[in-house]
Amino acid sequence: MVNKNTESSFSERPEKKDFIRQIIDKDIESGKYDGRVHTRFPPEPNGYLHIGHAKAIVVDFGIAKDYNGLTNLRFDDTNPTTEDVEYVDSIQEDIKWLGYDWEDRLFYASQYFDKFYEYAQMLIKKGLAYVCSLSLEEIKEYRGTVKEAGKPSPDRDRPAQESLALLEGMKNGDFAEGQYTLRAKIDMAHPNMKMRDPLIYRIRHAHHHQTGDKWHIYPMYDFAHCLEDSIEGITHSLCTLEFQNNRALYDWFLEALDLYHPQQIEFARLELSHTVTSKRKLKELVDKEIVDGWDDPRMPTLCGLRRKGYPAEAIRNFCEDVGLAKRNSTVELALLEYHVRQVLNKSALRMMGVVNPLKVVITNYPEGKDEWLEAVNNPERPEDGTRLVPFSRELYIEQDDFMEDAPKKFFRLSQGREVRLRYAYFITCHDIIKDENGKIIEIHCSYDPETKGGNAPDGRKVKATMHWVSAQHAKQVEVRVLNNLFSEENPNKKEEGKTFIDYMNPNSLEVISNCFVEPELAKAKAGVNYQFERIGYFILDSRYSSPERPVFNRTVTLKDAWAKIKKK
RNA sequence: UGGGCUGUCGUCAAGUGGUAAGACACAUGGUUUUGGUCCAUGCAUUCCCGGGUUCGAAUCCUGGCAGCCCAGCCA
Repeated sequence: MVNKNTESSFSERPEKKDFIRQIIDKDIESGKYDGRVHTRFPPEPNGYLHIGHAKAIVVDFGIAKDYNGLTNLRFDDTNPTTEDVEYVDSIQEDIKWLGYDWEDRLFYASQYFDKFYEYAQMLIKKGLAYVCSLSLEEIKEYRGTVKEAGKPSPDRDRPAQESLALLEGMKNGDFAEGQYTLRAKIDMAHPNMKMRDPLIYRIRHAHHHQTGDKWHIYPMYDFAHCLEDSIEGITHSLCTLEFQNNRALYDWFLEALDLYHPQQIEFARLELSHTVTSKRKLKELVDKEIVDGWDDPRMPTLCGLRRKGYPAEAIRNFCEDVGLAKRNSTVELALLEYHVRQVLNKSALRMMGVVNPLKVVITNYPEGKDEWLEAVNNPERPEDGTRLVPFSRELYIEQDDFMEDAPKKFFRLSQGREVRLRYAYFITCHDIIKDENGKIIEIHCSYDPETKGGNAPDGRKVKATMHWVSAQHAKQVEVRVLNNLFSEENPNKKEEGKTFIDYMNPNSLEVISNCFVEPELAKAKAGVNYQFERIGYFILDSRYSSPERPVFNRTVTLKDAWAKIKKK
């Protein structure tokens, strides 16, 4: 749990422990694994990490850290046809960014291929594995169904010597892909489908990103994974729920080979509302150029969220807050956004920027004059100090901050009404200038010189304080307003004739090019979050922004009470 | 003719036989030079449903129901 109040973290209220930590507590008490805790994060390098992986990373690294244990990063690279070094690089970058360190424990499943081969030979010698000549279709047919027992392969009783020789041939590339497989001899009538003589090796004449062309056979997940864990001395092998059926196999291989036996524990994967995390769907968005890459700021990938301006700390806090259980669940995006705002509220510098400008002329302010007024950089952190913002006769305010026929609950600027321009003056609107179509193009106001800095000496109050920028001093920038990629809460839901693409939000990206920001923001630094006061948090886009032409991504809005009132 | 897992507030989630934590969301008030933050208050007489055991059940037993996963030479 994340403590809202940092003071209270000193109190010794007992932390609620999730079921995995409860298991580990018992293991430590009983002396299992000599009190060690050693986990691993084992991604297959076949795609970019996303918010769902973030939970696994926080669980794997976080739990080990809680027990002064260790965590390995291990690439589970047993299928060369889907993998690429592009991914092994991006995965490392994303884990580091998230704030975790595997130190010198970076491993590859492929570095154990020789050992795996020896273990396979041992299995054959023990009569627990055989080379099978059934085709893909036949294997499927022989496996039976969920309700009917399978039948044994005709090769099931192939003599060990023969299997050994055939396996050697497979390894040497003597056979075509699909011609033979190595299978574990378990039980073709087993109620758990995973146990019906599962494959151990398949032939793949493929180039591997780590081992090159050395191998013509590659091990299957179920055979490899338990061995990887065992070799590395993992104590608790944490994975997601869909591997529950695989645990029997995990245990079977380790028992059959009489090896050190880590404990596999499954937990529910993280699903987020209004987004998709399936690799296939994410890839489709990239391939169809619906987004501009894996790091498009609307994507739930870690690189996308980073580009959008989500702080790593917020993602970590979110994952911890979501909790750990065995129940399939979908967390609302609102919780993630809450944590983003929570972190950014404390850290982001406040600035003034007008996204949808409306020109204001202060008719009683001298032409050609300007004043530099002091503004607070972050009220949550006084040590961030103050800066100067220029004020002059012509300004921009937000279009939403002016309304001609304002309802009662609208507190902002309207004809005859007085408001405060933050850190500047009280102004009152007198005239509205419209074009021939009746569109408001400019408003005329007067200011009260006595209210400099924003305080009225006579103590009179205003109902609104608004942000603004001086027209002649402002920097024109582009703002990319990022909204949910999907308008549907659950884009994975299945409806007649619809795919997840049909649930996309047509307005997930709005590019606004004529925005104006205060001079200080013209110096905005890459990778730094800023709050545009009263609007939201923004960050320079790492792809499209340049010093001449800054481009800001909207990370998240501020909560907006007026928007709610307006809806009613 | 199956096996594994799971059902507690809109969404997550504690609870492990002693009388339903917490967070987000939502609502209402207070503070405020951000309709932000912050603060306060409210928000499950009831835990998928039925039966049973017990002084006492979300927790134990029993019978249902619902959802997710498994029939890749993917992980």
